[in-house]
Amino acid sequence: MEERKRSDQSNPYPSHGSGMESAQVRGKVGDTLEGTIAFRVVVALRDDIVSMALKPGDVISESDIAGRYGVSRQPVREAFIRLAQQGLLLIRPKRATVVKKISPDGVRQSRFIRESIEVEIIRRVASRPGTEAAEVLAKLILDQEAASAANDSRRFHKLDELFHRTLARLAGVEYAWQLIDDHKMQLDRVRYLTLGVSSSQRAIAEHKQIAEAVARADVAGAEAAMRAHLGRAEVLLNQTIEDFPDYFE
Amino acid sequence: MEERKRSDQSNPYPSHGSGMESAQVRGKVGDTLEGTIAFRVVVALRDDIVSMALKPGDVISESDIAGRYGVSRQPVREAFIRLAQQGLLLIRPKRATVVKKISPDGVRQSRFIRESIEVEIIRRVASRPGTEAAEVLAKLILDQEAASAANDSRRFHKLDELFHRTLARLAGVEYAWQLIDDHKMQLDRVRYLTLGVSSSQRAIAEHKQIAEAVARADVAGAEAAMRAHLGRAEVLLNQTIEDFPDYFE
DNA sequence: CTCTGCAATCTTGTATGGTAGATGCTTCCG
DNA sequence: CGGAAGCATCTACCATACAAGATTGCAGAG
Repeated sequence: MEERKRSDQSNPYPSHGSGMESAQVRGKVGDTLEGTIAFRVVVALRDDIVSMALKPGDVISESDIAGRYGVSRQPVREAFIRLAQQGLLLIRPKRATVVKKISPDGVRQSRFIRESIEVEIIRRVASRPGTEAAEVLAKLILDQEAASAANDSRRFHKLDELFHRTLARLAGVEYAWQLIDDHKMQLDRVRYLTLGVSSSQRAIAEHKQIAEAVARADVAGAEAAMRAHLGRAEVLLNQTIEDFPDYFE
Repeated sequence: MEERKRSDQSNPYPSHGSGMESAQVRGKVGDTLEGTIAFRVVVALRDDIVSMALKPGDVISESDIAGRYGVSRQPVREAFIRLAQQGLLLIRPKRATVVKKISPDGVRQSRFIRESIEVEIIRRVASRPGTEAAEVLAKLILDQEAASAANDSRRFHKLDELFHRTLARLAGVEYAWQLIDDHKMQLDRVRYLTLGVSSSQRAIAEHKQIAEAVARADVAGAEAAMRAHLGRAEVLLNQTIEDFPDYFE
């Protein structure tokens, strides 16, 4: 069940959605509203949307969801507000609330944002040849190969995400990753439509190129490898738009 | 009264807070919840926070604000949720809600994010010597000089923002600017503490350098000028932390 | 004098009823 | 047969009441 844990507010400072996972101690987590009904509804709905159980264009309503989860309308309403701000729902006052369709241009700009930040991150990491970086990255790639060999695509996806977040941590801007993570939700919906063909082999090869460039402090090489790695998402998007035109604007 | 207009949801796709201003027609704005009480409370509170009328660390409560605005607790509560997701409030369940203190590290990472994106933007713009760009930027700089001469710091601040957002538009990633704008709120609080010493002269000079590099399609030069321009915020932050330690974590 | 525990009173979270706007169908008139 | 007015029925928005955790201060026991 995995239980994606998000703080959803009290986000450690500038970002919005947040996304600290893999439950370390992380300061004190005590001050958040994880135990509330509204929070549970947010998590459930977000998972349903990202996993495409709720499809873009589907109309839902406060009473509808409230009844389905056996709770009152109030926490559902608050969940709607949060998800609307995260760009997953569209609240049309007095009319209805619909699962937002995916905006191709929006996804492209999310990719632009991600590439901008990750390029800057990889530059920082590669320009400081820290001994820790090489080891950690190498180990992660080994894990990815194991997951790929075992055909565990879910685990591979998590490791892929961890690889990128680790780079952010090494650059000292882990919160910046939370931002990328929020925007990645949009792309994750696309990714979910094309599951199985993830071609993890190629991704692993690209990760190796990035890690090797970092190890030899090759800034330009690392940047090029990262751009190539992220650039592949573009063709994925275009293909998906053709296959599922109804889910896009 | 200026009336900062934000969509606050139904944001055109990936971003969160949004921030389309300067009220053009802008597609159709019809489907938003601008007329609601909750929305008015959001706007009022955000202005109070950014303008430091509500200071970091101040404790507020739903009933408190509800009484102050003569409305019920419900819309206030929803406003709190939105502002908490934007990183301006911290809701501590069953305890209280406080105006979030400014996190120095958070501000630095916001700056990192902004620099990453704006550098990528300026590269795009400079690598395409579009004839429109040079004219528009030159005109904006003229306006800035006028505002500076008239000592109208408020207008200058808006023109400064418009300069950067125009670059985003020229690069075809205007939504990316909304993201920067959200994060800029944090830095704007800092800026408000040091009003008047904005040294608009230097900012204008830097804008000129950027615009000129763009005009001659000098990618590297434009990037360097942009980095220098944005880098100045760092010293501003450090100075402010010393002057107002209570407002920071 | 110090510490423990209870109770008043804060806070936010949840439930529910009522209101106004938007939609779509029916019905009535031309 | 075609079109417009009216009404049933959706929706999200708002107000209010209640519930439950957290805090504070005071009182009483040691």
